Amino acid sequence: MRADAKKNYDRLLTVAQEAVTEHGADLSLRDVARRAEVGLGTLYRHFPTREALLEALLRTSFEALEARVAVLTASTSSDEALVLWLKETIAFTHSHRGVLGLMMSAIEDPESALHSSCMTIREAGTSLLIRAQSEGKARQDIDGVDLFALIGALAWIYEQPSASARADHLFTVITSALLTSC
Amino acid sequence: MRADAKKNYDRLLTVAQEAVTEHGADLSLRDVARRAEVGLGTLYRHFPTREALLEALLRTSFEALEARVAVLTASTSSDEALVLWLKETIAFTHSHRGVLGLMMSAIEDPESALHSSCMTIREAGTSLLIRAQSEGKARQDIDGVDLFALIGALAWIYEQPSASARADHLFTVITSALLTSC
DNA sequence: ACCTGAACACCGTTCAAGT
DNA sequence: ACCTGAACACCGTTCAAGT
Repeated sequence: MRADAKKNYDRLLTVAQEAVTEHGADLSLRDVARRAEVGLGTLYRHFPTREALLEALLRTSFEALEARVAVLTASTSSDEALVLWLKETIAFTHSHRGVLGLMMSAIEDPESALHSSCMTIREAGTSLLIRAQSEGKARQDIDGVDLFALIGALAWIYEQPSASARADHLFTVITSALLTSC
Repeated sequence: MRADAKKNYDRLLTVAQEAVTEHGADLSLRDVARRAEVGLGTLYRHFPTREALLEALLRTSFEALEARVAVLTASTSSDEALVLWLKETIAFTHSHRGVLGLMMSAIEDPESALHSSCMTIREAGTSLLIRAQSEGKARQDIDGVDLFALIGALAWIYEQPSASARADHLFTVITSALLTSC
């Protein structure tokens, strides 16, 4: 990448980060270009779709969540690892409003720039789930697809201001439903 | 209301119904006016906000769900009544994509045209929940606010095409977490 | 190679002017 | 009383023209 292109690219990501924090996944792309003092076409050249921009922005977070799987697996009991990882994953989505709706569609669409990141996250969750199931700590009738949808549902709850006081409680209710407590 | 105004009002509602079916809660108001062959100002005169339009559109559904409480209470066991009502409520939201996000904000905003409808629905759920709790059929650490948020979360899941195959299953997982089965 | 911004096709919302 | 549509301030996306 040419030096000036690289500068624009970095600038766009920096500004986009701020914009996502403020407005979530439906940030205005026009506004990003404006705030980065870059032509609109430049933004589209570097990030042909909204998903591509978000992917560049979130990749490191996704990788971090994936890396947590190995750490948690090595250090923590299977049920606790699953719950901790869910908590961390949802905490991440909480600071990126609306991203989970996009991820939920992206996972069905191999063309989406977010597709592989979504698969990564879903598989990360799946491996923690299977481990817990193999020890009889999680219910058997749940799979990775279910888990991914439940993450989305919980993230949705955390996004609602009117539910924020109860969100942690609902997290407990739902995750404990995944674990075999009886 | 003058006869011509009434005609426009009805026309707008009819067209809006179609548009909501197609596009959910973020239907284009401009498009509604266009398809109703009515000036944009006329739409805004009758429905000053998007919420006002949806309220007019959904009022009868809300009332029907409220009325179901009495029927279910009289005819069905407390736990079954709760689950049935949840299923019906979520089935309703399923055909009105995104409405629950609006309802979730409206319940915090007394100025919203949807506010009282949301309260009605939340209270309907609450009364079924309390009945089940009083018979020891539902867990005690859940309240109407939790229930409303869970309805939203489940509705969200049903809205995601990638989860549709598992949505009924997840409904069972979550609702059974509300019931005291142990 | 890369950047720019006008152009196009959309929005929501308001309000002066009309009947 | 009620209706209309232009006007304003926004979008996303594309692409001809420039360096």
